[in-house]
Amino acid sequence: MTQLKDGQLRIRDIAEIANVSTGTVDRVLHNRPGVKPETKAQILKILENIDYSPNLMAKTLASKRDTRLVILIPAAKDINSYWSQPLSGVQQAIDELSSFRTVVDIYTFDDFDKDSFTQMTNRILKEKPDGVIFSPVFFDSSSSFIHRLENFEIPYAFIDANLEDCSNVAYFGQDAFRSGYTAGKLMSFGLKSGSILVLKLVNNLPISKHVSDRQDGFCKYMRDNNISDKYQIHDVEIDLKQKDEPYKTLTDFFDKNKMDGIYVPNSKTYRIAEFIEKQKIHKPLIIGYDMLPGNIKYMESGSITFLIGQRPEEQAYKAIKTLFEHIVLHKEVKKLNYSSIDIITEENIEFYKDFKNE
Amino acid sequence: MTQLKDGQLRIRDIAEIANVSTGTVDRVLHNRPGVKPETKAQILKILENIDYSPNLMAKTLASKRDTRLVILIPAAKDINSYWSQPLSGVQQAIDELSSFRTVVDIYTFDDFDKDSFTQMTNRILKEKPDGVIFSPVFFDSSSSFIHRLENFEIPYAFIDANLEDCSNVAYFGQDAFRSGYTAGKLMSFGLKSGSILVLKLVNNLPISKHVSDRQDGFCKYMRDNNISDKYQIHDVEIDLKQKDEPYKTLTDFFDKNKMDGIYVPNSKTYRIAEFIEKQKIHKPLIIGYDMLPGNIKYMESGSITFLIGQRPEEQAYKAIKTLFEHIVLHKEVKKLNYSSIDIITEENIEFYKDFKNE
DNA sequence: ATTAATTTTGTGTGCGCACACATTTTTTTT
DNA sequence: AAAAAAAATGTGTGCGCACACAAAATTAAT
Repeated sequence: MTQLKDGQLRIRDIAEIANVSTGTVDRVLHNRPGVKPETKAQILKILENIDYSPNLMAKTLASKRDTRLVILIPAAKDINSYWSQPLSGVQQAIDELSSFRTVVDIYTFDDFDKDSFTQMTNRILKEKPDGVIFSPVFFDSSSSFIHRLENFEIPYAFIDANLEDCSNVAYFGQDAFRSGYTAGKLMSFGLKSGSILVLKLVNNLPISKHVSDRQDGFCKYMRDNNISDKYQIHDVEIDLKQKDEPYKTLTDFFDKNKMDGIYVPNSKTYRIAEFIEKQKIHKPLIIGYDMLPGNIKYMESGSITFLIGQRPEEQAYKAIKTLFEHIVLHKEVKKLNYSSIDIITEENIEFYKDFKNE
Repeated sequence: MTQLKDGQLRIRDIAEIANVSTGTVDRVLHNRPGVKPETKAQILKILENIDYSPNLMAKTLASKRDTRLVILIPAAKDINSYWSQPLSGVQQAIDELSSFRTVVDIYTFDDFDKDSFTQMTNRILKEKPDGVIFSPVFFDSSSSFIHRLENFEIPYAFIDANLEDCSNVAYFGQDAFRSGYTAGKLMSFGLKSGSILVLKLVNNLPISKHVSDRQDGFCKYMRDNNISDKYQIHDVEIDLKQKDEPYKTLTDFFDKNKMDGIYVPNSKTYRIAEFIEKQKIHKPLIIGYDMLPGNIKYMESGSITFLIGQRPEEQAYKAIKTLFEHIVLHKEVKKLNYSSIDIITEENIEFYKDFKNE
């Protein structure tokens, strides 16, 4: 009838201290109306001093309402799509949170189609979820979405891409510039001089900020270390949606040039590796991004030397878990969460594959 | 009064199906005595078909008994001790599991003193915990410990080092051989030929299996890639406990030899980096292990080029969580859990520091 | 056959909280 | 001043489970 043995106070204990009933304490805790201001103030004061935290088990068990989270990400079009990667992390979060009366709905959009994004944001807002995680790839639509979320007081977190000066609960993703910087290090470490191709293979123009930040980081490394003059850097951009690409441009380019290194600042790296393997040309050092099946294949066959990884599953998993902790547990959460910049080679790659099965 | 909306069956539902009371189902579920064999068989059959999983919240809330886990690891003697690293992961696990009426006690021993290990295992067995995590560094004492744990039917998990053919619930740690193999790749990638020193700086002899496995992996890479003839590999072993070491041996060695690369197959890497920075000699490429403060310092000052990381916090965290899941949630868990072989450089190191604060 | 001992089964309470509902107190209206 | 309305506070129930205890059914002993 008194306190718990471990010193953890219950609502009943607070009520006793304040000389009120548990119902009144409950009202204050949940900011429900119908409490005399003085009483409320008194209870709040007690609450401050004792640092009450509700019993998560009892809370979940007694609660009738589900917490509904939404994650909005680009659709994974095929196995070699970057966005197929976070899904296992989402699933893991779903499994873990199901015990806590929390459901996670996955909404997808076409990342080449701004309208599909906007449409989905409208559908999500109609659902009035308790929290939203999304990748703000389209600046304008995202801004509008954010404003409406804030009007409804729906907390949100970013994944993959970040927007500055927002009231997002958290961001999970990589520092694109630094990942490029690291790639620069790796390139120069293995290749003391020569010609380098920065190859942007993209599905939609213009080049996304991610990709250009990576390139900037890559070049900055060379400048910071005063080795820019050791390399001839070529810059090629290919829209994979165009007919006969990337073969047309690549054939053309490699007819005229011999490359010692190639840096592909996105996950389409396997496309150039495939091309190089087919040619009877000097094999350049290739550095790219992400552990897609295609990239893994060409890493294992030796064409790709380094892949920069960023644990997309972990990003999604942590984003969901963190938003949950913020909303349900009222925990303080860290806003800026940079993923590690994993350097993956043929030799250590198998130890990065496991994350997906956890 | 009927089923739950989400199709999840409760004890009461099972009782209804079996035409018995909840008490009887409870006895079967917990394998408590006092149930007529036929009744038990019938309920077990139903249980098989419906795949019952108890409501974790209600279970925890109603349970009176705490689950007690123990983790036994070497004491962290100073800030540059490897074993100070997992502690934050242990703490995180403690925090998370406290909601589930699960406590984790940390027991430490002196990893140069087998007796201190044995003593602790005795103390732990007296406590009769529900599960134990430990690092089986001393083979004989560990074997005996395992036998006694199995007699008491106490499940256990390994961390850092693994023992084959054991009934451990799980193992969390790195593949030492492959980490050395990866180090070999990095060394040869940046250093196409020259003289390499494999430097074992240890506090106690003989050299641990970990360290020799790493060295084996390192050399194997050179052989596998037919580049052994490009390098003159020197092998030096220094006991740091001896007077004037490592300076004496190192001074002696570097008076006679000039090294292009140094591979230190353990976390004492900062000791050689410190030595090298003080000398006015040619700066070799240094590859070592673990993100200890000392190593970070010399990485940031440019003396150490690569550190192989293994996320010790994550290892400890996951080991505890997994043992909990096995014991309390009766989940199937993966037995062999290799950590990633993280390649850390000056450029990406900051993104590996965060794990400790999570 | 009756009672006692034993096995087997059933029932009730509480874990801490959310939330619906009941009661009391205060304020407003007539 | 009494009645009605509103505000403030209190009480009770159930979430699903563990576990102590009560009751019934069976078996053993007299």
